[in-house]
Amino acid sequence: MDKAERSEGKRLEIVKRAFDQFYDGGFHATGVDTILAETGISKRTLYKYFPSKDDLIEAVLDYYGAWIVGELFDPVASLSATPREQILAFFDVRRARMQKVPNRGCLGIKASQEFVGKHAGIMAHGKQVTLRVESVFVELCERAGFTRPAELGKQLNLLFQGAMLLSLVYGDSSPFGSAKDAVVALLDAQRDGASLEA
Amino acid sequence: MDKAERSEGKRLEIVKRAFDQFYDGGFHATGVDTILAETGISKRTLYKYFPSKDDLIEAVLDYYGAWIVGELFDPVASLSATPREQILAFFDVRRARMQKVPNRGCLGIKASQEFVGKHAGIMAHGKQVTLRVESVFVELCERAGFTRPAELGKQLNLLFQGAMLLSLVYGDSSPFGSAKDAVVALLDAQRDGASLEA
DNA sequence: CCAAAAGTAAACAGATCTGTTTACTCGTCG
DNA sequence: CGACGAGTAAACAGATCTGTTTACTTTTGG
Repeated sequence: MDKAERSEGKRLEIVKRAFDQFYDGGFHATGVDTILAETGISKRTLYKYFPSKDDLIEAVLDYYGAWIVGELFDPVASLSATPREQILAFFDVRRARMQKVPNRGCLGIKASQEFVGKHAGIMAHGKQVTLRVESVFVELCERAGFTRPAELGKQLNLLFQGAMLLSLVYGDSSPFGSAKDAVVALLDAQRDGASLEA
Repeated sequence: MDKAERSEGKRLEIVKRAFDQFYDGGFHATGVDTILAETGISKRTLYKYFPSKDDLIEAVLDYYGAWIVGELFDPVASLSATPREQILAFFDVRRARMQKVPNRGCLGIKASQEFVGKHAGIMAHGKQVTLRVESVFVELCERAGFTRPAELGKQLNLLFQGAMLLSLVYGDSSPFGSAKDAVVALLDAQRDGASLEA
């Protein structure tokens, strides 16, 4: 392990731990002392890699954005089913997951909610997280051969993010059921459009 | 104005001001000093009516929940159009509104995001806000005579809340356009169901 | 083996937060 | 008039927050 790797290892360790704490506790409510507690990492090291807590938050959002795409879509990508079945399976998998581990929503949206009108940099990084996820929905719709994949992908993202939030608010996974029913109707509507054009 | 009225007037004044500040700045990021600044209200009075900041937050959520229903649905209820047109107009009105004033999302969802896993009382009040809005969507679908109004109403709420959040994240009203397109498809699908039953 | 780099631990500064207390003002009602 | 209820203003207590500094330890490369 050379120097650069070691340093980056420490930096990554901080980001991962900060992610856990921010995700569970929120950004404003989680202090840097809480992040470092029981880790053996000193505050000085944190402020060496990140000039301020806001910089750390932006790094955590970048880390989360890169991680969440695989976390969301790998389980259905390896499903070897038709694209339509993969999209429907996506909502089932999400629903099942949130019944096992408590749902805290999307960290990008959480950040945007907490910093809207107050910190443009963090807003930009939060936006990137959501755009990444949206773009994968659109790609999935393209590969599935739907007419107007950009619009359909955005609508799937809308239903997914809405279901995430409402299931958090309700403390119950049923919004994913409503979302899936809506997705079925939307996919059927697009298929009708395709057959009309064919 | 008798004694009780005057007191309740003061209480309401605090709640209204707190709503403005919380809505714009978030719950954790807004201190009670900020709420009282430039109002001439003293901290002692605030803590007379509300034993703690958390109690104030719950009162603000109740106030918001009662207010937001009219704010959202009165503009379309007075439209004297078919229920289908009213539902579509709802999304147009919301889009137009957020182009005028900066969108901060739903306060109930904001509260749930900030206090999930940490304060059950606030979570319950936040949930009530969202349930109120959802129930009006369902009522609207019932009056419109759709088959399965409960499911459709929940889906409309899902699309609305998703569009609110994403338009906040993106800083742009286009998610309301995607949501409206999805709503058109969903309403058409339900109408097909209705005509099949007729 | 030794010097530089990297890290821990802990005190510290200064700001800010919730909530309490003290002292004063003012309008109302008997 | 006089007492009381409601309110303002401001100091205060104690906790917590971000960020800095000082002193010491560990690791690593030549």
